[in-house]
Amino acid sequence: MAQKDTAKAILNAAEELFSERGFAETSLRNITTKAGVNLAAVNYHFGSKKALIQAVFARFLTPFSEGLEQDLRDYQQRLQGRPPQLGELLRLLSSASMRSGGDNPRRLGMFMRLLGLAYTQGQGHLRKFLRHEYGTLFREYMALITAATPDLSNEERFWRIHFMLGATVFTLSGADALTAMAEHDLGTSSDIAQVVDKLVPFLAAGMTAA
Amino acid sequence: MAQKDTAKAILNAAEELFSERGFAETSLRNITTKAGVNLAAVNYHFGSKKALIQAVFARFLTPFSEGLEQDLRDYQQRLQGRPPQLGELLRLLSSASMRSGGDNPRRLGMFMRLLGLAYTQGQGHLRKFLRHEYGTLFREYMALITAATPDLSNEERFWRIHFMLGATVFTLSGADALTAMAEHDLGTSSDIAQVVDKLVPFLAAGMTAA
DNA sequence: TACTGTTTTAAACGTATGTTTGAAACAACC
DNA sequence: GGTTGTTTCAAACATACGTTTAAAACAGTA
Repeated sequence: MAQKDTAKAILNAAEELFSERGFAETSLRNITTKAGVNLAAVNYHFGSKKALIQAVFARFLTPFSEGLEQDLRDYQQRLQGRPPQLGELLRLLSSASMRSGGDNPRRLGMFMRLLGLAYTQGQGHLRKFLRHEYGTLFREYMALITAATPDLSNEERFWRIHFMLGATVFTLSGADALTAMAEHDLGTSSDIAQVVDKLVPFLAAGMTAA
Repeated sequence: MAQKDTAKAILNAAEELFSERGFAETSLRNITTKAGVNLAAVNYHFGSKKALIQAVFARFLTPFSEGLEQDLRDYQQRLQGRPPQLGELLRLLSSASMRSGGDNPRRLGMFMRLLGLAYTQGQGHLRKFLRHEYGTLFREYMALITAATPDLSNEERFWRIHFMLGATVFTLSGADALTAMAEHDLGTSSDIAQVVDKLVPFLAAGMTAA
């Protein structure tokens, strides 16, 4: 019960509840009850609900982006000036994502759901926060994607990138529900890593379509 | 100002506001103010906020599903027992979607945003309502997709269908923001029909990847 | 032990929400 | 023109929310 335990408990509860119900539908009372702390603790430790939402994103995204940055540097070094391969870029992203879930494999799905919410739900403050905090890495990655798909026009590439993004966010954000459905309908059980393994060839094929 | 004008004005306002901000973030006061009607009119005409949400979906989905049902019947007749083609099935879906927007081309994007919200945001009542109301048509369409992709294992098909769904919902739901971004970054302007035209080959290629 | 700064607590604050009410306004029909 | 059923309206209701407050509990130090 050191100082940081309360904040961490709040972040854990908020992450889970936000990803289940969305931001507006999750009250601070829901969060603090689940975390087993006092209601006022959120405003004491984070300042406001908005700041808590941003903190939830930062806790996931900061290790992720640091890991990805390192991977991109290594990859570019390995390339020695050769053009990057689309499939390899996607696998880089995928492995960085899997790693930043920590020990909890459900974490990536939860986070993807949050990411989807950030874009569909209002939360203009969140989009600004994300762009400001992680925009540089995003642009670097996009430059590599561009180098890996020289045959595409800028317009075609722009749209296909968003098709990929959509397939990824949507599928991974519904991953636990979908794996449950797959298990029920098909009798096959799979974890999120296997889903990503199926996703990458799909994206690569779509991206390089005629 | 006949009897149905109030209900219609409420539906129009609700559809737009819900798709902009989400369900929980849109208050009945927002809706009635925008619609220029009295606050109590929502509960008088629809019974509750939940019922209003369902009515918004039904107004779009019912004509859409009736149109698609007809198209599927026609298509199967045209096939004369031959196996369906994936690309044609996707185009059927796309044209039924474009048609049910009525005269307003922004309508499809708005509705896709609502559909995304229905899955990401809580709204368990909505998912049940949708499954109960439109589940049969969904299963029929899936059977055709299966016939069009005989080489895929059930598991592979299951996941790729959701990859397609994700790319579609995500992209079309963000269509106006994305077209604005494309116009700003690339100088190219495009409407939602052109986006769908780019989407279909992407999906077909991903679906039939090795 | 007494003093300091930090953290937790219960209670309250002001505001906004979905819903209900009962009267007023309206339309249609005999 | 009076009557009936439907629709609108302003006002109020109860409830839930995010936030603030001031006191209590705690931890570390001298």
